Formats: sequence, structure tokens, C-alpha cells
Amino acid sequence: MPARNTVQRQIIIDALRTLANHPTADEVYEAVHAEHPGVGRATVYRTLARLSDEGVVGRVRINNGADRFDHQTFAHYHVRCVCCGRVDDVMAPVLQGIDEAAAAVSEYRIVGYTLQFDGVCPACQAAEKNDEALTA
Amino acid sequence: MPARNTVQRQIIIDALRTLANHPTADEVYEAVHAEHPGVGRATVYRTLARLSDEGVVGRVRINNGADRFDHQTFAHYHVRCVCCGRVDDVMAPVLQGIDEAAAAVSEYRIVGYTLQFDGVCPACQAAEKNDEALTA
DNA sequence: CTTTTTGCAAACCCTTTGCAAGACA
DNA sequence: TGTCTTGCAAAGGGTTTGCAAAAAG
Repeated sequence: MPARNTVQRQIIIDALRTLANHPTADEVYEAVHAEHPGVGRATVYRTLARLSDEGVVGRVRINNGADRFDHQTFAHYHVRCVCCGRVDDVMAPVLQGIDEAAAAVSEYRIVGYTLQFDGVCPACQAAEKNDEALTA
Repeated sequence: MPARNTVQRQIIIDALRTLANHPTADEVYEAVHAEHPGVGRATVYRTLARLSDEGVVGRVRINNGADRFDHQTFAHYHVRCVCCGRVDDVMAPVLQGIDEAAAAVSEYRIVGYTLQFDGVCPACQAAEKNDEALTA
């Protein structure tokens, strides 16, 4: 059953294209709802889930945090700032043969993997330096 | 401030050693609470968090699911069954130089990464075969 | 006209928190 | 004793769900 081309679906796709930097479902909802107060939260969550199932958008799963959505769909990784929660792309070469390596030591049929980096973003690194200067 | 050696702490450590296969905090709570009804859920969550901060136990972060705890603390990966949610160890060699590779293409100071495999466990593979046989 | 989507609100899961009472060192 | 830890219950963040009304094909 192909997805119906509803007004809401298009609004949500457009919002995702407009919003930068991996918005959460709730951020998409806020943006959509601000412009179109009739659109409900459940619709945004349901539609984002469908879109990512269909491969129209990407879903970035974040440890201990809300999932984020990405209008880019090519394979790439993400890094999350442990200080401020910001998420950015990591354009590292995609790991080759890692599924096979896991399959070789497991009884599972491997269907995929998630790799997430944790780090400190430039802004928070700068803030750290300020703190040190003040403390010293 | 070193952790105090409370009765509850020891009970929780023992429960983790006894429980197999990466229990969630709530599963630890159920087990502990069954034996020691006086121990509350908050204590289990707080204590597990401390123990993993101290490196006494491992914490396995699961995408879209409860965190799991592991009395093994050496570095290894995990695979989660997309059908039943079961989590098992993946004793694949730990990736070398991956933090550096990410750091090379990012402005972030990389502090770590999380790698989680998704797959289908042996039991669910068998169940799939049964379904096919019935459908055919 | 049939089936899918929507919107709302309530429910859900997992986890954290405020606070007074209790336990440790 | 002074401080850390506990237990309870309530709140919190993020997401899903039941259902009747509305919209798509």
C-alpha cells in the first residue's frame, strides 16, 4: 500500500528540508505546528516513522535521547556533543565488511548496525577553555 | 567520595552476577525486589548508574530500548534481535583507530563511540522458517 | 464508496528527582 | 555526629495508541 499523498505528509517533508542539523521529531512538530496549527503531534511522529521506513528520509538513533531525522539519506555517521547534545555529520568512510565480521562470530543473521560517536563540539571546547581560564 | 558499602549495593551487584544475558534495570529491580521487597526501584536505577560510572559493571545502551547492564566489563559489542529484543555479546575484534578516523573528518574532540548490531537471533530465524512453511 | 490518515487525548515505557527518614563511617 | 543513601511517589522526556471524524484514491 503506497503512502497517500496527504497535505500533512508534504508539509512534514518540506519542514525537514528546511530545518537544518538533524531535528528531533518534536522539533519538526514545533516547526510544522507553528505554521499549520491544525497538524497534530501524532501525525508528525507517524509520518516521520513512515518516511524513514520508506527511505525517503533518514532516522538517526541517539543513545539516551530523542531520535533525529535527516533529509539526507546517503550513508554517513553522526557525532553527538556530550555537553550540549548537538548532533553533526561525520563524513568518515563507511566501514566495510563489518556486518560480515559480526556474523562470523555470532549465531545471528546480521541485518545492520548503528555507529554513533560521542565528542565535544567546537563551541563546547571553547567554553571549556574559558572555564579553565576563569578557574586558574 | 567513595561509594558506601550499603546492603542494597551488594544485593544489586549479586543480582547482576546471577542474572544472565544483559538484564535491563527494571529486570534487575524485579529480581532484587522479589527477594528483598524493601528495595526500591530508584535505588536500583541509582546504584546501577553509579556502578557503571565506577566501571564495576558495564552499561549497554540500546537504541530505542531500555539500557542493559552487564557484569562483564571488558570491551565487546552487542547485537540485538530485531524480532524479540534479545541482546547477546558479539566477540568481534574491537575496531582500531576508529576514533582517530572520525576525529580526522570532524571538528569535534572525539571521546568515544557506540556500535550496536541489529540482527535476527537463532530462535527467531527458526520461527521465520515455520511461518514460511505454514504460509506456503 | 472504501480504505487510509488524521487529531486529540490518554496511555505507555524508561528513567530521574524532591524530600524526609534511615544507614553508614 | 555529619553526610551519604534510601524509599516513596510523583514528575519527566519521548513516543505510541484507540477511536471517531476527515480526506485520499
